[in-house]
Amino acid sequence: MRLSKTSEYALRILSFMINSDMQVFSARFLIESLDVPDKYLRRLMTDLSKNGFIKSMKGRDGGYIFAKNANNIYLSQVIDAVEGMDRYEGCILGFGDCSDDNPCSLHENYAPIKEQLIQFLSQTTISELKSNKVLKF
Amino acid sequence: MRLSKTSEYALRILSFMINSDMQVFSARFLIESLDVPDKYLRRLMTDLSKNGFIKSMKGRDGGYIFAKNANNIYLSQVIDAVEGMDRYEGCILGFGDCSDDNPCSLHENYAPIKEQLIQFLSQTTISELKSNKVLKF
DNA sequence: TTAAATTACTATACAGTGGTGGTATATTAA
DNA sequence: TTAATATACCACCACTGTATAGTAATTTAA
Repeated sequence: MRLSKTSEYALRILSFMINSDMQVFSARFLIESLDVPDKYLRRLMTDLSKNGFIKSMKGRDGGYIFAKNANNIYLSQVIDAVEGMDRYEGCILGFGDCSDDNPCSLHENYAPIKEQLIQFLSQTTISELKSNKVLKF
Repeated sequence: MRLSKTSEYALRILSFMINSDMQVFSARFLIESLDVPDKYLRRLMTDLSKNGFIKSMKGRDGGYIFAKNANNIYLSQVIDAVEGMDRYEGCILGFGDCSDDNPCSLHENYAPIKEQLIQFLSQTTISELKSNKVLKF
């Protein structure tokens, strides 16, 4: 399963930031490091700061910095802010009222997998993405 | 996680067919039973028959019928035919070369969940969707 | 004070998915 | 044979996500 491009970018950026020793990250630096389109990244960063994940500092030597501790930012919160979590929480066949009591034909088999996905996204924080194993951003 | 609308429709249609006692299903009947847009369903059915899942019969009293035994049609095959499986098999952050040896920052945690999803889609057949529990199509 | 470096905003373009309309073609009951 | 009923095909439209361009506004080193 893939996230939207925007969610991908958002998580890659935050994951890159938490895995670096730097404090302040300019848009230019992030763009060059992460291969995210210039204007698209800038707009996304504005969005992420409006949602309280990062702070922006204008002017010379400005840039972006975490607005709160990264161990308090959950993946699901980031995804929810930029594309919404509905797509991942809902019925795999798109029924609005699918449930254990009113199941679609895939519900019984898919429900436990979805449960794990939701757990993963809603219990993992950005700071948990700090790792010496990670090679890709 | 949600499938594309087209995959949703395809699986709902095939699931509906396997759960019915009828043999031949006219487009009109499927449209009314499943609330899928008229022309969209017709185009999709043409696509499904080109991919060998169903056969179409023109003319008065025509309609659609399974082209092969439904226990030989896997969910992943249907999804692959109408939208491609790439989105579900690939890296959650969209990296083309993400792997155990070259992981993205979510790989370690997400890999086992993805594995279950792939297993589910590639090992479940349409005939396994036949159930007396299912209430929704 | 000024110039440089930075983020913020607005408008637009493009592509893919989902959806619609009209017409052509095939089959069969009568 | 003909009218009715069905699928097949082609062109088009709308919406959303992704991406780009240009300009405005802010801050600070010098």
